[in-house]
Amino acid sequence: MPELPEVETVRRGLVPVLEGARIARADVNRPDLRWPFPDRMAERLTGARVDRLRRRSKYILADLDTGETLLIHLGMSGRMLIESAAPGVFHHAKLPQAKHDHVVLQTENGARIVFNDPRRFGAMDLAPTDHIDAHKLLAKLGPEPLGNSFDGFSLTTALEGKATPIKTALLDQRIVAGLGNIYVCEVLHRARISPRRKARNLSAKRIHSLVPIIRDVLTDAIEAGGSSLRDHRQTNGELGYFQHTFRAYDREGAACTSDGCTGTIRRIVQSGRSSFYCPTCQR
DNA sequence: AGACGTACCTGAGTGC
DNA sequence: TGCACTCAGGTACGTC
Repeated sequence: MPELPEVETVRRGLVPVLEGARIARADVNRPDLRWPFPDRMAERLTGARVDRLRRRSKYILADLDTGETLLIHLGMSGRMLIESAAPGVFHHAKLPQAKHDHVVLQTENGARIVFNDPRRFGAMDLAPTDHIDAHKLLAKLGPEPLGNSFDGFSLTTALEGKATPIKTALLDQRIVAGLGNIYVCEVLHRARISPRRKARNLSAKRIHSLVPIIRDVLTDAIEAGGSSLRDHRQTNGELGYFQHTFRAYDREGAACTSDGCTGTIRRIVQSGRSSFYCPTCQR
């Protein structure tokens, strides 16, 4: 489920306990998530210090002092939870979620960071920091929506001639990296653009208008700690609360809240994903 | 090259 | 209660 705001929320939660900390112990409880873990992952993590925690699109990147970067993707249901270690004090019964605790990192200063992912669409990999941008999973990503290289001109170029619906285009991580189903629905609603409209048929003016809306939606969502529908939790286990601000996503049958609009939110399916929109004000 | 469907996996919710 | 079914925030990959 995590899109850019949820991943950024997780990253910010991890920074205080992980950045600058040394990994004293790594428990890898299964051989794979979506793909096999890299060879000897636990050994390569043990003793490493995390110099910096970055985010690229929906990936968290932990630069290690070993010259490698730990790449983390949360997939649909991944969580990173921080527990304070209480070694030898009290070993209580496993919490229900513990069933899917696949990787556990313990820092020298006594924090436990648990990667839990029931659906196992998540991923972890280790690769040289120097060439991390060339990593297979990162190489084709488009611009960061909150970064400087993302603007109306670059988006116009990226959408040029595209026969695909704008909904599908904005989900394409090569066009802009980090949006997912929720935030594309929210962006298009705020922009009053129909998700069904072909990308190539949008005027330059409307494409330019998308840029600040994308930034606003993502920024608002990050401030709210992301959206918690089912799985997303912040690193302290708390819910995000941006879902209370949804104007379109998951609001089928509800009244449209756009100024002066009396329409009703509809749900359609595009490339196999639900799109929520108001046919009255989104054209 | 680009568009589309399929696959990966578990769990929550719904209707019978 | 139980069972069958649908749906879910992502994305790589095969096929056309």
